[in-house]
Amino acid sequence: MASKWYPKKGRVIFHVDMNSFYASVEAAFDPSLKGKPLAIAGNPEERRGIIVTSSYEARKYGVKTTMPLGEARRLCPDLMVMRPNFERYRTASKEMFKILADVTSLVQPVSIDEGYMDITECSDQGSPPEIAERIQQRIAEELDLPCSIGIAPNKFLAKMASDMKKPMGITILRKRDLEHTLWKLPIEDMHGVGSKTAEKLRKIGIETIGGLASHSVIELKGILGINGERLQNRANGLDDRPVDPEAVHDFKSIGTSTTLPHDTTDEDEIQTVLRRLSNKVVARMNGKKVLARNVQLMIRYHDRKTVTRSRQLQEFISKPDELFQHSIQLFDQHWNQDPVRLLGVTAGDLAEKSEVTQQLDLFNYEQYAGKEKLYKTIDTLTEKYGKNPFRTLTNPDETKVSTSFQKDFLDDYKK
DNA sequence: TCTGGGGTCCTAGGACCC
DNA sequence: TCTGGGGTCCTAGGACCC
Repeated sequence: MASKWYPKKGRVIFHVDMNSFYASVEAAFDPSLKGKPLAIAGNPEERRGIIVTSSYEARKYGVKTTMPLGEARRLCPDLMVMRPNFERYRTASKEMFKILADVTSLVQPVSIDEGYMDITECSDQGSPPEIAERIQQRIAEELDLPCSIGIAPNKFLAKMASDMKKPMGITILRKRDLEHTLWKLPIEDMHGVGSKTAEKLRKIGIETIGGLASHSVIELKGILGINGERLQNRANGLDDRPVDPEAVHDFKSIGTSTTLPHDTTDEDEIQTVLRRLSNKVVARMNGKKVLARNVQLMIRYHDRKTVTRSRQLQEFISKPDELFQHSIQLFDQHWNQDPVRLLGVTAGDLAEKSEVTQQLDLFNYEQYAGKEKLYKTIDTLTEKYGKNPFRTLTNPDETKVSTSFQKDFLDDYKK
């Protein structure tokens, strides 16, 4: 039966963006900071002295994120500087998302201080601007924090809209507004266009988002690959990505890195740092109840040249020493003896602890089912999961399989 | 004044299999 | 007798975002 055409009901998407979040949280915590030029920055003694966030008062002086602290102080001699207090920011973030969750369960956090909401089905709570205003007021009254909200038919436009009025703005961006708002903006203002892409676009004569919107898609794909087409669609106000509240749960890697107080070639020192980083990563893996099957080591040298080296493992790992051993091996294999500025350890290819680890070997399965039936069952499960969940099983050299799939296997086998 | 730390996604080449 | 094409996995690096 031919599918009938129905007019597709437009979505209503919010992008809620906290204004200079860390600095605002500090000012909410200590109101005497209000109205003062404030910056959150790392410790310059440890070579971490860059601006993480600054208040609007500080921005007036030209203080910007990632600027070295020394430069910020020159621009703004009265600048007040605080170390980041992440626990505090996480707490404030949770409270903020609770307020959003009171409106709808369709909330997708994208970072500690911003998130998308799909309020298409919330018309019983008022018009979109009314809902936005209530959210903004609640966050201001209950948490003493400012935010901007973008209202649009999709994520991209909502994101661009929330950027248009700060602080404490509410901006509606409709398709019919694009020509007079979005398209006038310089190309580097577009979300997803960084300095490299902007440079490439300017080289082919594209200066504004409107220029991107009407450019030859063939040429865009030629210089930017698939991203060229995607950026052009966004520039034309097209973006069908759903607001996915679950997305926050399927993270793909957990890592930590640190700039050393001084460049070093001291292997004992390096070993100590890798041990500490491994411990930290595993602690966070435990917090999220995941195991890892990939380890990546990052080395940044004195000249800031950065290399990453990774290895895929045969088995999932879950212990600090396992992660440390792989890290130190990667280091020994790939270190070029130059002084090291930064080290990083990342655990990847994560899987939930509950779904992994119990050992059961291939021959066991063969005894259950016989070879023919075994492989047939694998095919069935491959279809079911979209990929072969028994990947390791089909290689006779590797005998570890996940417990959840064991259960599926046995269930299927009984049929 | 020299440039942090947490991530995601994409690309591209080589190995390997069918 | 040298030689196709598709697919997946692995690795390294780049770009981008907050």
